[in-house]
Amino acid sequence: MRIGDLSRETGVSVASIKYYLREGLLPPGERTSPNQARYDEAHVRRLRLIRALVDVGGLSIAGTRTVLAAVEDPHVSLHDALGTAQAAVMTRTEPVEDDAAARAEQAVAALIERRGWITNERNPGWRTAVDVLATLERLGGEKVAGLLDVYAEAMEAVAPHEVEAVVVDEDRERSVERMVVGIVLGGALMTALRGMAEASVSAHRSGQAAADRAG
Amino acid sequence: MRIGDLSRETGVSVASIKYYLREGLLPPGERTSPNQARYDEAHVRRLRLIRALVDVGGLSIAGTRTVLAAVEDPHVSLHDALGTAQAAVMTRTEPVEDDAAARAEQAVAALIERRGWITNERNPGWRTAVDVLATLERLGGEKVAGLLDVYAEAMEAVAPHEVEAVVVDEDRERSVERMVVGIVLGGALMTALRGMAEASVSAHRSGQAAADRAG
DNA sequence: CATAATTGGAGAGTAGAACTATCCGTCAGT
DNA sequence: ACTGACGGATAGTTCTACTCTCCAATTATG
Repeated sequence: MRIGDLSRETGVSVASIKYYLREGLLPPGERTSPNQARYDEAHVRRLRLIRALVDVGGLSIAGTRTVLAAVEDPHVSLHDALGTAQAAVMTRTEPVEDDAAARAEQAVAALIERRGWITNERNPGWRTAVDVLATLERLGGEKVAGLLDVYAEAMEAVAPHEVEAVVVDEDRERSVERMVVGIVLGGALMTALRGMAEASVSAHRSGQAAADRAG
Repeated sequence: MRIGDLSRETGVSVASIKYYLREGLLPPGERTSPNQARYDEAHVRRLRLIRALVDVGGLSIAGTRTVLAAVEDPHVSLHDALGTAQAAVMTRTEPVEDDAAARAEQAVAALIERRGWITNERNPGWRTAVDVLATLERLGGEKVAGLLDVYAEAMEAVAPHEVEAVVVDEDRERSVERMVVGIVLGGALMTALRGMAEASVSAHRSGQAAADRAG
């Protein structure tokens, strides 16, 4: 399989494939001569994975590279790769040090304590949660911050199933790959369903309001 | 309050404020003379809102503009603004027409039917959900697609509280603003908590595995 | 087997996003 | 009166994610 076939198979332009090769997202093909290379099914799968993470998951090329490096590195455990994938889907901001941030930090620590979660401030979610809560306080959106436990409970319900879905019966690389897909696309799916669920509730209420007005 | 004060108050550079004014994210100040303007607290709040949506929520400037236009337009209902905010947080892709897409479409329709949700294919979540499911099938990640109902249930648990949190006792613009913040930052918060919840479950399992090995 | 098309690799070029810098003619504070 | 913003407009910058162009070496084709 040469680069043109790879392109035809996946719908990704030859130029883009070359770009991904250069950027190290796609491993080089097996050289058949000093300036000729052959690609295989693994490259097709990898290319599809890249497109999924970038197009559907919204990851950057740099983020995708980091995640794929974790997929490939046999020294990276499933648990560590989980953190890498999570970090890739979260928006990073340089932290501010103020009262709101301090209170947010407290709130997150209290939540984790209350929930009995085994995690710490090195988890990418920790910093993000603190940032979001601090921002909410600065904006005066305490109402949403009050939903902290509602969100936590919902995520507690989801997490075991997600982790369960990544069975470790195949080889490590496949498992990590599956997990990465689960984290990134699962998040996108959840956001989509959240949108519909909220629209549904909102529609119910609008309908109710209309009924109230009519009645 | 002049532009320099606005900058000092919010920590946003004068150049960026001018940029936001140009891009229509920030309404122009009240002119006090042909080339002098005055800004007020509303501008400070708006600027903080912009930074929150962009930095913490990860919205683009274009997406932020669309959302803010909905906030400002008195003809846009709370329910419609909800859709606008949701659309802004979801990754858009040009849809592919294949078997996987057709099956995904079916799966989403069935889910909505099963759940009794009041929503339709015009909801931004619909297309996103179909895209994600189709992508998952193409990647062979059926396991995650099997979590569809788990995700749906979790979002059903969250949605009423989120909608509830946006009380409509204040003026419309404030309500819409609150809702936008809720959708965008609430989503970021949920992702962060999901990360910690999963890490916790994964740590439990690693611990269990270690215990198994030891015992 | 001559020749046309492809390939791999490197480098430069491009488009869009989000600023940032520079001017310049006012205008406000001292 | 003069120094330092201010507003407005235009141009320039940086970063990202490609895309284009070359070119010598292969590979496919009539």
